[in-house]
Order: sequence, then C-alpha cells, then structure tokens
Amino acid sequence: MSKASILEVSKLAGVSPATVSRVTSNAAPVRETTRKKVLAAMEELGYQPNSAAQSLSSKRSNTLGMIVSHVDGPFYGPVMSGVEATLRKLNKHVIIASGFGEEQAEKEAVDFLMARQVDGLILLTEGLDSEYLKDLEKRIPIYLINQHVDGLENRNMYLDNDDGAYKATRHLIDQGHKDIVYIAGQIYKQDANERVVGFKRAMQEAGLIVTDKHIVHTSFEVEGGVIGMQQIAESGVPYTAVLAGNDEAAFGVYEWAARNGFSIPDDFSVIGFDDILMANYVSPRLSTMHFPKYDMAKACATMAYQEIYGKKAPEGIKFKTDLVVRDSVTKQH
Amino acid sequence: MSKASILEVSKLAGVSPATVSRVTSNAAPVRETTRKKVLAAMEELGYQPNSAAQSLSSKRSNTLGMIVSHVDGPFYGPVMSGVEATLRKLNKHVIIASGFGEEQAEKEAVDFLMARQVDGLILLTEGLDSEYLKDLEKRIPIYLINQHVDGLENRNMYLDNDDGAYKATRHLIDQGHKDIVYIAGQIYKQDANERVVGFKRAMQEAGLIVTDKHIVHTSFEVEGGVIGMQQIAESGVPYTAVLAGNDEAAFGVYEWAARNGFSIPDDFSVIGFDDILMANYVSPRLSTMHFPKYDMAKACATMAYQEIYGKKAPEGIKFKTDLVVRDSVTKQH
DNA sequence: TTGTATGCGTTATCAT
DNA sequence: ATGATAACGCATACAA
Repeated sequence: MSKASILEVSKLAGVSPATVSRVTSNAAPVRETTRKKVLAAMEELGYQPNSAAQSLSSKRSNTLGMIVSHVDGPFYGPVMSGVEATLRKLNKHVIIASGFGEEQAEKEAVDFLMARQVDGLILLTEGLDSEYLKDLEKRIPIYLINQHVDGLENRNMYLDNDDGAYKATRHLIDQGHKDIVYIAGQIYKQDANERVVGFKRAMQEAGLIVTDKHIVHTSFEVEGGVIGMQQIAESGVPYTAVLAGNDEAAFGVYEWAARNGFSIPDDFSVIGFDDILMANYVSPRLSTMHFPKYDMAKACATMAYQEIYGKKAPEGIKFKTDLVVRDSVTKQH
Repeated sequence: MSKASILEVSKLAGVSPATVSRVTSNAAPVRETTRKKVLAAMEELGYQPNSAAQSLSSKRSNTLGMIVSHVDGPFYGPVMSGVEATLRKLNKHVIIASGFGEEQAEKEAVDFLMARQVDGLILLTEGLDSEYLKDLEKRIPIYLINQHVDGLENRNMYLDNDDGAYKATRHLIDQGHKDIVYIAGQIYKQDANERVVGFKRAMQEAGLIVTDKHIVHTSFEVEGGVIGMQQIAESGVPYTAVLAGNDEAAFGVYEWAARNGFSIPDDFSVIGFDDILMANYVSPRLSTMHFPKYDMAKACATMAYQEIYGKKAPEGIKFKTDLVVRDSVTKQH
C-alpha cells in the first residue's frame, strides 16, 4: 500500500527520482508524455509520498498548528471545523492544541507546536498578549482570529464588535425599549470592551441614559449571565431589555429569569451575541447577532495557505455580524 | 532556537550523536554522568529534536489520527479535548479530521490520515461499518470510542448503554411514573438500540406496558426530539414522563413543550442521556445520565499510547453512566 | 556503556 | 526537460 517509494516509481516509469518528485510537487516543468508515465506508475504502485521525508528535505511540515482556548466550547467548534475542512481540501494538516484560556498553557502549546515544526500558527487564544505575539510573529507566520494586535493588522481576522453591539442595541431601541442594561464580558477582554463601545454609542445616539449601573462586567459564560442579572437586580436599575455579551451569558439570563419567576420576553427582552447552535433551541429561541464563524475560519485558513505556500502577502479581514431575529425580544410600549 | 542539531549537541557534550539520541529517547542505558553532560548541552543550545527526521528514521510519526463525526458537536468536544490533553502530556500529537457522519467523508479522512503516516487511529465515527473496520485494523492500530465491533472488543471504549437506559427508566419509575415514552435515536444506531433494550427491560421488570407507540425512532438531534414528541402526541399514547435518547433530543422535547404550551416538569417529566454541558443550563435543568466522556477519552488515549509506544496489549473498557438528578423530573402520584 | 556507519525517502543543486 | 548526487537530522545495527 503505502510501501512504494519514489525510487520504485521512478524505475517503473523509467525516469529518475527527481522527475517523479517534479510531477508530485508540480514545481518544475515536465514533458506531458513523461508526466503521464510517472502518473501511471504512481497509480500502479499506489504511491503515497512519505511526508516525513518530504518535511525533512523541504524543511516544511505541510502542517499548521492551531491553538484554541477550549476545544469543547460551542463557539470554537465551528471555527476549528472550518479551518480543518478548508485546509484538508488543500492537502495540508492541522494539529490542534488547547490552551485552556491560560497564558501558561497557551505558551506551552505554542512551544509544543513549534517543536513539531508547523509551518504556521492559527491562534484563537485568550492568554497571549500583544508583545508576545509580535515576538512570535518574527519566528513563524501567525494568524489571529478574534484578536487585534497593533502592528499585526494584516494577519488578523476580526469581527466588528462595536458595530455588532451597536446593531443589537439599535434593534432593542427600534422595538421601543428605553431602559436597556448590558451584561458585558470580562473587563480585560478586547472584544467585550468593543461591544461596550457599540452599546454606548447606540444608546447615546438615541438620547438614552447609560450609567455605571447599566453595564455590569462579569464573564462570557452562563454563570456570568446569572451573576450579571443578580447584580442588576440588586442595583435597582429599571430595565425592559438586556443585552448579553454573548449567547452563553444570555442563557445565564434565562436561567436567572427562570429561578426568579420571570418570563422572557414577557417580563423583559433578551438579545445575545455569537449565534451559537443552541441559541436556536432554547425557549424562547434567542435573538442574537450572527457571528460568521465558519466564514472567518475559512478565510483565515485560506489566508494562511496563500501566504505560507503561495508567497502571497496576508491581509486582515474585518467581518460584520448580522441580526438574527427570533423570539426573545418583544415590542415595548 | 530550534536550529541546533543532534550533531552540535554531541560535539558540545563531547559524546557521539548516538549517545545524545539515547538520552532523548530514553531507549538505551546511559551513564548518569554523561547523561548530565548531554542534558546540559541540550539546554545550552536549546535543542529540539527534528520530528521529521525522527519519523523518517524511526518509521514512526509520533502522531495519532483522530476522526470525529462533528468537531463542533457538544458531545465530541470534551472527547477531543480529553484525547488531546492526555496525548500532549505524553508528547504525542493528534491530528483531528472531521468525518461529518458520512461514510464517504470518513473513509477519506482515514486515507488522509494514513497518508500522513499516523501511528494509530482513534475513531469516533458513525459511518464506518464493521467489515471496513476489521480490515482497517489489519493495517494500523485503531481504537474505537462508542462503537462495538465483534472481534475488536479489545480496542473498544464502550459505554454500557443498556444499563444507562435501564437506570434512567428506573429513576422515572421510582418517582411514580407508569406511562413512559421513549424517543430513541436513529434505528440503525447501535447505541440507540442498546438503550432501547435497557428501557424495555426496566419497564417489563416493573410490569409496565411498552407498545410500539411508546417508542419512536427519530434522531439524536434537537429536531429529533421535536418530531418525536409530535409523533407521540399524534399517536395518543398517554404519558407522564419521556425518556430522551440523548440530551439534544431532550432539548427538542423542551422546545416542543414550549411551543405547545406544556410546562416541564409540571405537565410531564423529561430525562436525557449524555450530560452535555448545556444540560445544566436549560430551564428546567435537565436530569440526565452522565456519560464519562472525558474519562473515556483519557482511557482511550492511554490505551493507544501503551499499545503503540509501549507494546502493551490493548484491552477494551466498558464505562457506566451515573444518574444526575436535576429539575426536569418530578414525582408522579 | 559508548562510538561508527548506514539508511530512512524526499527535495534541491548542479550539471547536462 | 531531465539525471546524478548531495544534503536533511535522526535512529539503529553492529562493533568495540
């Protein structure tokens, strides 16, 4: 099966190993007739290039490393899936390592993958700071998903969080809501803060009030939503709608509502952010901002491929969210 | 950084390359004093073995392939995570490919990974039949998660589905339910059918009635739960509790209930299977059978490691579920 | 316990 | 356009 070597193929085809290599790699011109001979020989022997030998000789692993905070998160899954599927079509491999959202572990993952001589690194991390990344970029091509680093704009696949939160807030306002609270994510998170900006902008534009009490910083987890609602309730701010930092936090809002006898959207409206799979299956179905995860993953993988294997300069892309109207927001009179 | 070769290390340490190799691979005895010299030299040069060269020379890639149906599913994430984390600690790599639950794609994934010369294959698939797997096993060590194949029992990490469904049903019965319906998964799925057996056993043991109307075969997806409930409602069977084939289907039951004005668990009880993350966050929190995904993944990775790199004979393991009581089941009087 | 020598399968350089 | 040949960096017989 996978036993035939390039030498045997070359013998069968009556050419040199170098020529066989030329047809497999498509790197140098080969006369059409000899190409056919080689192809036939490859077919007959079921030849599969030995990738270890290829790597050793070419100094390329044909493998990309990918680090994600949590491989089991509802947000990361689709991104991994998109990257893997795209690269597989291009005959490149992906080694995925989890970073668990911790700086130490994520740096270890980087080392681990570098030791494996990956040709590039796709990073969907939370614990790696700008300085570290800028340094890293000098050693290996990196591609950032969902993280903006000054000076690395060209290797960045980014979501317009500001715009997304703005549109979400607008939707609430358009439905007649005036008292809107925002459960933001961790205060140190870039995307969380950008969403806060969009929220404020929409509110101010509409002449609505935003005080410190209207924004609580908890986390992008279910528990964050629960705690956020608790804080809001305790603070006594009036509200008819809540904007959750992401869908998971929105589920936390649902849970808090259930625990405290509130009904969504009758007692108050909720809108999320990300559009994870489950958003479509909770009751009421969650209105949210669609995050084009799969498109982003695909674009990222393509960009990495083109730069690394095609010498094309990378170029950052900014994606936009789309509003997905479902059943968790109702009109306010 | 990663530029130093084994030759340079050997020179700095004043030994032969072979000796350096011996300390890195731990394969042959090395005098303690020389080992220290070598270690020091490695440290000083920041030596990292070139894995391509290692693979080429040793005929081993130190990489395992893993195929999962859906990398973005709530069930698969934790398993992937467990496998990856375990193997990383052991300094082995994992290349993950998705099979999308389709035979064709899953076979392609196998070929893809074989071409990459992985040392073994961890399979969490749905589209590969017994014959194919038995053939495959002759070519490469394989490890099956959640799939039983006659003759490959020793390479199988399996869940006692029968027992799990039995315990779930017992729980319902213990709470006083007598009219219990079961929304089973796809009729061609092994685990789905084993769960049916456990369900029937518990019912019969308790002298309760199970007709064809009590069991509907739909799918292990949210939509499967919705459709299942529809069929049950249309068939007119009386019921006070429903056993869902898995948690996702249980969420479908929730959705159907919400759409049709039923309240869980007041109008009827629901119990799931798998204990995926979200089960803890829906309202009401879903009672379910805990599937030890992480443990299973860890055990599988360990077994693969031991057989492939440690020459230890593999041995299948059967895992048991645990009942997790939350809020979706109530007493029936 | 350690060193020497060879091979692993491919790509790349240099001729032709 | 094609062939000969030298790396690539390590593991492993075999020898000592």
